[in-house]
Amino acid sequence: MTFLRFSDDGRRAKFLFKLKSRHGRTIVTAQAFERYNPREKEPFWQNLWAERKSFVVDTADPKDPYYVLEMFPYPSGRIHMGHVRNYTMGDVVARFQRARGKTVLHPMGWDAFGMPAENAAMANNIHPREWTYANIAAMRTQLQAMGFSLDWSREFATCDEEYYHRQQALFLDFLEAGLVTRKTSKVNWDPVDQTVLANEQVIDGRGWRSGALVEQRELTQWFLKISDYAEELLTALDTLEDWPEKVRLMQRNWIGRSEGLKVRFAIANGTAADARAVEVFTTRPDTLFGAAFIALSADHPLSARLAASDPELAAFVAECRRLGTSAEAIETADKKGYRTTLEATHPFDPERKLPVYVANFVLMDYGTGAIFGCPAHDQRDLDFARAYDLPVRPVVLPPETEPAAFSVGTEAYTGPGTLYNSDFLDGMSIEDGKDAVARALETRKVEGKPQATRQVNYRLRDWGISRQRYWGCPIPVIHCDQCGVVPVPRENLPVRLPEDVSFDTPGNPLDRHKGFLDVVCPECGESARRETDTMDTFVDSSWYFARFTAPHADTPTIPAVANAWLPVDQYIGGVEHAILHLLYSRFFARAMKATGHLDVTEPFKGLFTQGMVTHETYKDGSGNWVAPADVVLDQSVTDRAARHATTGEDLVIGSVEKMSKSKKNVVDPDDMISTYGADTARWFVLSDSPPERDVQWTEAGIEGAWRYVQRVWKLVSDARAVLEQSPSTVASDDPESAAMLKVSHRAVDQVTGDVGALRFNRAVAQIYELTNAVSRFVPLAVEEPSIGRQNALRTALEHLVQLIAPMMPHLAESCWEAMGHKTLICDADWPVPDPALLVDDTVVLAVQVNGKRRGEISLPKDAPTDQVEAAALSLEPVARILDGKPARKVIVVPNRIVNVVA
RNA sequence: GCGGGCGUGGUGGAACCGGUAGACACACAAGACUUAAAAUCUUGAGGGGGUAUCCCCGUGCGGGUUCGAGUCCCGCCGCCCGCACCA
Repeated sequence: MTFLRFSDDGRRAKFLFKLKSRHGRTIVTAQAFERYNPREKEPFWQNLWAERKSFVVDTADPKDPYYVLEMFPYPSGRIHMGHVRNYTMGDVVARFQRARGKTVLHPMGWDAFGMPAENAAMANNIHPREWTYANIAAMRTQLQAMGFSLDWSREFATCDEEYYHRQQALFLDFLEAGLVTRKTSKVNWDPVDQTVLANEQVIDGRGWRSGALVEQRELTQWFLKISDYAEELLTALDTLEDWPEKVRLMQRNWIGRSEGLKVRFAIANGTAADARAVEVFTTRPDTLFGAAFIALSADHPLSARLAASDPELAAFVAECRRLGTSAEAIETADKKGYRTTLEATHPFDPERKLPVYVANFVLMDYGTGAIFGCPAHDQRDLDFARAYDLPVRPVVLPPETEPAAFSVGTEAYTGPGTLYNSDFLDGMSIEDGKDAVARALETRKVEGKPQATRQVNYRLRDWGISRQRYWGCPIPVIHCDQCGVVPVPRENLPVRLPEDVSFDTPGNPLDRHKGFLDVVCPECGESARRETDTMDTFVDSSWYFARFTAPHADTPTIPAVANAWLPVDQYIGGVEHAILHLLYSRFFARAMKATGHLDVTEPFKGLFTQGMVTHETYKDGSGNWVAPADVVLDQSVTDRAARHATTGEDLVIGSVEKMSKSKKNVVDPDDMISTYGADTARWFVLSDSPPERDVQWTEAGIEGAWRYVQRVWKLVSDARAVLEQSPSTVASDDPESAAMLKVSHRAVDQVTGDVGALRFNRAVAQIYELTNAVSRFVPLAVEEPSIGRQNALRTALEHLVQLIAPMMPHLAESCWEAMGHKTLICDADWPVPDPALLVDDTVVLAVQVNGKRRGEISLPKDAPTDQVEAAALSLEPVARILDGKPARKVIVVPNRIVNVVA
């Protein structure tokens, strides 16, 4: 790309400009056209907005409140294109709602705890706090240069003591309210680094840094009881009408409500007391007669008991554990099982024995950690049965199929049908079969307990918030040998993170920090040990939106203020947060309501999920990620190759992925902003791509945006002479100005609708059309002025500048000022279109013959059908095709289309 | 593997509730202006054929419903996101 940098002394380039009339004459105007210089104007307006506190809001006095929020960033140190896109969209909404008379709350903060700071500490020997706050300072400067209408007086970082202090207070309230629990769960343990690994840090079963084989460990950890709210979180999704349907669907599936049956199978040859029965959960009890095996999770207590005396099984269990803890890794692994010596008895046929396997695809966290396999009607079970040569007995007959003609090959049948091969269930529907099995079994007993219980099961698990890391919010409890787990008394909050820590030894620095660890038990006064787990950073981001309403209160919220502003009217962020962050926040709102901090149940009324900014990835010979800035692309017709810009090394071009720091495929917007200015960058990211769709990053087009900025400025300059003379209100006095006004009002109408619905790319296209119309009109109004034309020009230009104002606020202020306004456009009211100018009196209808377009007719709006028909049939191409024969049918869609069926 | 989404010219995309496919922009080409370049302005363009206002094909692929399908249904293919310790 070419660089159009302004000279550093800030001198403006001056150009003579010329206007060409419609008649081909060239006029050189007396005025010199000054190019718009964002380097000078953008800081000027930003300073003025700051001085006037234009975007500072008094939350105590909410008049027509509107809360716009974009997902706050992790302070990586540099903003990237995803941020620019996200925050520009939010800013357009904020400025638009402000212009429409709302009191807009639009804050910004930092999701500042988390692993990267610790990784930086280890790599560069810098304290996480220092690293984080330096990053925040750098990113704040970058964001401020974008000219967002943010209320910076509300800024906070989640690692601010003031913030995590209140989070600890919330935790204690949740603890008291019974929303917190402790239980064991599995983690990925790196034996060399002596640390717990995140799933993304486990690569092919090895630790990313040490390369050591990852082990699984059971740790006692803190959990928030989100599963208590599973039903409520599910049903309330129906009330979230301003959320994308896909996000609601994803959450619905994630919560995963299923109605089924818990069935106890007697173990025929079980000897020990705990091995005489096994419970499975199934949503398909109707297929019980098709059961071929029982499979236990490797983590099932029974598996552990059997493994104790079976070294081969112990080895298999160990192998399963090496898969790590992520569901993805477990479910994509080859299906494997180990046949134990146990056999289960079929509930309806004591003679039938089902082999009991331990299988790597059964999850302990879901249901009972054991399943019965029905190969004919479940694909995974079928794959397993084929691999281990187990019988496949179909029990559901598809509709209108002869039993003899139906068999299951490599594909399980999961569709509807009638039960057969199933004894007393034969002939029943699937639904009736489920019920019949439940009724038959729930009164029987196996080993003293009912053989079956109907159960509603959720996939949603409790939320484990313990992290064995330094850079997070300390969990405010104390462990005492006498008193057990004791909450830190509120007057002792916050539990501060100690400053003097080092990362040169593996493990969590808090675990070896004497001053942090050693405490006196608040209950008995004996010496005790402080909890060293810190909270998951998802906790930090689950209530920040509430904190913004009273960012400096000494309680987590000021309920009256929070209730006046929440729920957030428009929340904007990436789809990648569709499930976890949004679900946790929904839970938090309920938990905060239960503990008196809020009185709303849903945190986000409107949700908009923007698409991700993606980019190709590049890797060098040793497998290291390489940033696009260091890549030179060689493009030939047939091939694309990449080289390292400095070393010249050949690089491998990888897949297109979401921009992320870990894969280095980020593009820094700084160059773009310093070259073209914030407005150009803002306009550019709003143009073209629909905001909800992913975009593959390219700089192609940025110059077009830049030219547009100059073009608008030039239009205003060209028109200035005319504007100075124009009176405020005079009706149009000729067809051209009437048409101009019509186009202008129509654009206002369309853009208002599009911006309100966050369809920014469509709004931009509308604005371009208005601009094109104004460009054609200016020479006319300048050369052959009339009062009507001058008025039309002023109206159209003011509309244009107001429509671009939320998107390019600096340019808009400059134009507004140039047009003679003494007030700021950011304080101006949004224009309202004149309804009389929005209707057409004639319409153009397309005429089709047999669905193929053959011409068009122009008629008065709402012309009667017979008149439309007559006009269509008399059209030359139509008459020609009909060739004298009568039309079989004529379909008229009023004001749109006529279809003649020949 | 499971769940969700997307696929339209050279490119980004538009097309409302099933009703003129390609608005708007980028890139490109030609022309005007200029000593020249930049900037600006004008014009052109989905593909194929025809010397004009004409015809055929065309929204990832294969079927279907309909007077009419980019849009709805069924089956594929490709890409992207999430999968609970990345944020």
